[in-house]
Amino acid sequence: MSIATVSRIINGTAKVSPERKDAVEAAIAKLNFRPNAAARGLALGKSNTIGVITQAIDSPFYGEGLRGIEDYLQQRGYTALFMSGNWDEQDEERCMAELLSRRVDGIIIFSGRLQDRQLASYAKQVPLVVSGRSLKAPNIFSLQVDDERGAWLATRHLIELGHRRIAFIAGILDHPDASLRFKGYRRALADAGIAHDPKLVVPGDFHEEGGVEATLRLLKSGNKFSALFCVNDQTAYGACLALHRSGLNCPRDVSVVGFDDLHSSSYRVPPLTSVRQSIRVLGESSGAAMLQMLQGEQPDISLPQVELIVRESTAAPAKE
Amino acid sequence: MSIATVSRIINGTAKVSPERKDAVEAAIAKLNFRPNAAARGLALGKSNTIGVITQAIDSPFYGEGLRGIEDYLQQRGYTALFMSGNWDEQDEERCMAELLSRRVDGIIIFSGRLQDRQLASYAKQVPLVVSGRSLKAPNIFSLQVDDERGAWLATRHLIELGHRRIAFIAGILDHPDASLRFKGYRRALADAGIAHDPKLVVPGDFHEEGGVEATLRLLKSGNKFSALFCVNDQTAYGACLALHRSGLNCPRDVSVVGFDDLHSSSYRVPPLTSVRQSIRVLGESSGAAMLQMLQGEQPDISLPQVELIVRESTAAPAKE
DNA sequence: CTGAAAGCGCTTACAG
DNA sequence: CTGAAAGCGCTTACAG
Repeated sequence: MSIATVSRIINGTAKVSPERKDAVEAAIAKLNFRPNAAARGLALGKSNTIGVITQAIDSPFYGEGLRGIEDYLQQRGYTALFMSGNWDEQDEERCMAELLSRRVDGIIIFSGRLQDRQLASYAKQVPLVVSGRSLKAPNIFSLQVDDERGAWLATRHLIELGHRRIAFIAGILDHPDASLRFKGYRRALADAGIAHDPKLVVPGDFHEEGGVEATLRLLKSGNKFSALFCVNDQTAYGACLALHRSGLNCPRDVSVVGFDDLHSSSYRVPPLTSVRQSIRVLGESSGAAMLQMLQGEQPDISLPQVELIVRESTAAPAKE
Repeated sequence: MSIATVSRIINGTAKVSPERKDAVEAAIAKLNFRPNAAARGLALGKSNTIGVITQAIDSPFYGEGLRGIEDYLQQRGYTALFMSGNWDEQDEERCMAELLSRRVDGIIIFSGRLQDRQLASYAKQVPLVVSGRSLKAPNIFSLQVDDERGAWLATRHLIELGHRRIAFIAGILDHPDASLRFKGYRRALADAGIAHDPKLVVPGDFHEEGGVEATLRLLKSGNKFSALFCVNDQTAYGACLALHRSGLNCPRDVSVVGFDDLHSSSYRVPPLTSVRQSIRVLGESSGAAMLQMLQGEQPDISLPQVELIVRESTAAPAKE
């Protein structure tokens, strides 16, 4: 019996007599044989692997997205190869190089620092799905969460509660998510006829530590505020801690709202009001879009709307 | 010029005349050529890839460990291939099969449900590093955090603060980490001459939700307690929320200590007292042990001691 | 239904 | 220093 026949049996790629089939299957089980995926990939010209560049494999934010990608792809015969870009252009290029050399069938990129120009160039070699930016280019599909609307919802919620002095802790300056959220914040203020006070906007770093420092700075500045909209949940965690350290209570003294609705946000004390953008769905959608591209189709995926999840970190301002 | 020469130039595997070298490098740059890793792996019989089975790619606990592995391996020319086992034996077997078919050079397994017997059998095909259990078998190296000592430290801390009625929220029953931590808890009580009250021990699920429910059950049972030792930080988060919902304050009414010292624990309100076992180091150590095994050496890696990080969720019991 | 052969893209003795 | 050849483990026309 030839190896060609064995190949055909394993892949069910041709009719084979039952006896042979049984014999081969018995041998496979006995010898614990597993086809070599690399050899298979070589012969077929495809690896059944999708590279995924996330900024940190242990990011609480992107984590659920990775899970979404993994589940989606795995059920369809693909496996995901995850790499951390570390918010660093060089590192991301290293990841791309590695992924390309492994001949992944496509690459999904969560955010990151690669220039649009560079992405467009990589897209000549492999289909790309990018999230966190809107980029139109051949062989690239981009999926963008509606950051501006989310920020608008969050800020409007605070306004409806009666807040007028609403501070904003931003992310890193040149980060697209951060600027869109900032925009939504200002638009909500404008819509309510509230003047935007630049003194109430301070930079953060998307992490807890930045939230702590920004809040302390805000408190020390003497500029009054009764509510705090944070660019993301991690920043909000830091803000809450800073308030606590300063003897202030959330939400009695200051209301806080975050963005992302991390899983752990509903278990904070108090549970955090936040804007939910299902990052798991983002992951699944990225996977779906990629498989569509691999099929030669134009992806027709869109993300669910962001929504505000009101919990206990926001309340009407104290009467003064 | 032959492809053999190109191969030698790329790998620096033989002396080549400078002109040729320059010419080839120019061509590589021009054509954006990248050697096909699959073909290379086929020819060499090694993939330079280490499979990693974690239970959930988005686990806040194991996340830092994945990062540790990734960094360690990447700096040494290896890449990590992550897969989620989902705390499910079938899924883990699926991961193993996939990894073996990709001919990874070794596999690192964080915890999981695979039987020791099965691991020993897989180890005949590929070197294994396992964490979260102590297993002695050929071609397997296991790395075990000192759960019992950590639990002992946590419980003793509570005792030293003056607590006598200390409840324990356990994890899933048959989970080894959980039983070792339970053991450490009882030993600390015994060492202090405090009788162990089984009514103060309730099961959880290693997640926030389990912590909420367990705490509520404990509260409703009417069995008094002034402190709560939780099998892990996520459980402690849930416990804190349940206390809050019940109108109780941590640490004034009930002290809470966790285990793992997740990054976000230091940003809780109040910051959580917890047992630190650097999971990042666990990751790096796993990578190091694996590379040693690949070199044919017997790994000589050991983990740093666990330590108690005292923060603000623990205090002396209220005078009654 | 099945086998021999060529090819996927690389590496490495083996000869020059 | 360099090329031709064989081989890594698979798949798939091409012939039977």
